[in-house]
Amino acid sequence: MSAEPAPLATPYRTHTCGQLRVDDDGRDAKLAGWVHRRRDYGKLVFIDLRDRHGITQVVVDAADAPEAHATASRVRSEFVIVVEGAVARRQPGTENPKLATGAVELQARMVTILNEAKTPPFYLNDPDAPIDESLRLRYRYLDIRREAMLSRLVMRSRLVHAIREAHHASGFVEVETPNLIKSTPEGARDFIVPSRLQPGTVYALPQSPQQLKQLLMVAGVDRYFQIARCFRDEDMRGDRQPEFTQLDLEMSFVDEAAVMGFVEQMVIEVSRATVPDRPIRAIPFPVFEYEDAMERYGSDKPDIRFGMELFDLAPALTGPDGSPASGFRVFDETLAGGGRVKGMTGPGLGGASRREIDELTEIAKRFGARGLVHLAVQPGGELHGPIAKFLAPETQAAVRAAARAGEGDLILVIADKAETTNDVLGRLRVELGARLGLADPNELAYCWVHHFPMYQWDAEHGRWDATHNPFSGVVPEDEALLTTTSGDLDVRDPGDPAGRAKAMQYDIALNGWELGGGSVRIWNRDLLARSFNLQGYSIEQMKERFGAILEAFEYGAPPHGGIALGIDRWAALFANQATIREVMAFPKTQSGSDLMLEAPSAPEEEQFQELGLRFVGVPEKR
RNA sequence: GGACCCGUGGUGUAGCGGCCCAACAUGCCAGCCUGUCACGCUGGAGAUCGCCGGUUCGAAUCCGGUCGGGUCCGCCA
Repeated sequence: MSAEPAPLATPYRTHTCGQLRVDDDGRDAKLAGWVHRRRDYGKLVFIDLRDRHGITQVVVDAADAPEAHATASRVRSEFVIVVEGAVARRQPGTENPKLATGAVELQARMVTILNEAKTPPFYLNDPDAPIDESLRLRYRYLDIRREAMLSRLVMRSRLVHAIREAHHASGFVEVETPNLIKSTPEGARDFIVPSRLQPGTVYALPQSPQQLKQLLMVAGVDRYFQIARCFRDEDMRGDRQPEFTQLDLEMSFVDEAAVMGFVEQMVIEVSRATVPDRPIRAIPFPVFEYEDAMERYGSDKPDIRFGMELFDLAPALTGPDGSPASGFRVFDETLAGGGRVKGMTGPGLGGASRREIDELTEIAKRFGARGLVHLAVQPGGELHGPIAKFLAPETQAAVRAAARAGEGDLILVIADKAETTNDVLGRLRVELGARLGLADPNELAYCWVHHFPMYQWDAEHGRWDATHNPFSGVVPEDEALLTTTSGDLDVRDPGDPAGRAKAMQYDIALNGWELGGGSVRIWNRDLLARSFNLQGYSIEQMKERFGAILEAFEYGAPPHGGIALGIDRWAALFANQATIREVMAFPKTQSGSDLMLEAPSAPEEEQFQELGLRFVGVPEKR
């Protein structure tokens, strides 16, 4: 770790507990901190004194300092004390190589108890002790005293610092945007804040500063960034909290390549500054067309630390006349019906037990597949499995070739609708990759996925839904596709040309997690209006919801684009933690509670009255 | 909205129908100890098994409900 500047001396201390070295032998020092551990020998007491910088051993000898010794005998774990004494090189053979300060000790002349402490509800001094997470959350201020937790917060601080440095170095302006804004119809459910001054109206907390940053582009800020707190009232996951932090940025006069180029360089700088020991797998970052990512990895956030790519089995299962002729009805009917039959090869899994296969099948079904076909490659190349008997020897050979499977491998096959097939195989790939330990946990494998479809058909409402953000731009060559078959944007159907349009939309993935996403925006007002119309918003609705930005676009909007990266996820990945809670100081539980503050809580009656609100009960289940 | 897992002294676990008013480790308290660093040794206190109800002669143990925590699906960029 790089050398940190020593805090200024204060009346309480001359050094930190991580500072003293052999060079300080003979010097007087005063240390303050928490009692990490105490070892009491009667006439001799050792105290490991801890602050966030480290641990220093204090020796209190009854013969040298009787008063200090009396105090030291009273001291207990987590007491806050000040120790004054002389720094001394430890006796030969008693150095502790596990401590940075282990060559020296502080020989106490005076020990002062600043504050006593109750026995903590869990161990603060044993890094390996498992602790119930709800207990940690309830006493988070104690949890953060632990080295593992504290070091993650320090790492996160370095991450944010590096982000700021990289942006300032590239001419970005950090601008704060408000947290009390207007509800917008994009994506997630809003948190609502009732207005006291205008009873009956509400603010919404921002799901992201999306519109505001685009307005900053119209304002001519040119390059904007912000470490922005965002709020979404949706259900929790290990990688989702109701409030979270994004690196939000936007640039003017850019195309896709310009944004991706800056972000890539920034991400590399930030990674090297924050976690210098972790190698970046590939520079430049691999760039996948959305279609290719889905085809090869079954995911729009592929973990490219390992192969095990998906393959198409249609050619192997199709006869010379081009019609499905595998001999296995499910395959043939799926292909004839326009579905996909694809597979994945599990290296060395040919001997997988019935139970393991059942587990994989269970996963496949949970994600919507009707079933999972498995074929083990036998010595000699014959395929073994429940459906192997339907496949002719030459079909088996073709399947084996497509799978690039050898003896002892296991071929897993899904036959279903295209999306289901890719999705399920993609999830199985991740699962198998984890089980087989295929991914190097130290590696940082960034990649880009771009050119997502502009829209997805929303059958329920009869409209085209923006795949990502309603302001994403269309790639220039697809601009003509932003229309319907009839040409009337109010008469939409799933066969419209709009369904084929690709967006200037890019996601950045890290080790199989979506780190962030962004787009070059639609900055031309007419195109924006067309796009909104396809999404089923009338002129009135557009003005109601996007009035400010639509109006702003009439005053000269520059071409612009940007991206938002999830800082919590980034930090969690840097810390190799499975949940973002581990890199947040005070996270909430899955049900949205803060166990320490006991939020949320019932409001005061007076607060309700001022706002003109009354609680009328929990809404009926629909 | 749904599925699944967990809930036993301060902490982490064991026990999973009577042998348990509950075991082990650690922590805590007291005593002894001048070179430890997860110090050691001796002794002690500490839980009625998340909560409510049911089954049973008998429940930590089985069933139902409920509360809290977690994982996942839906949802969410």
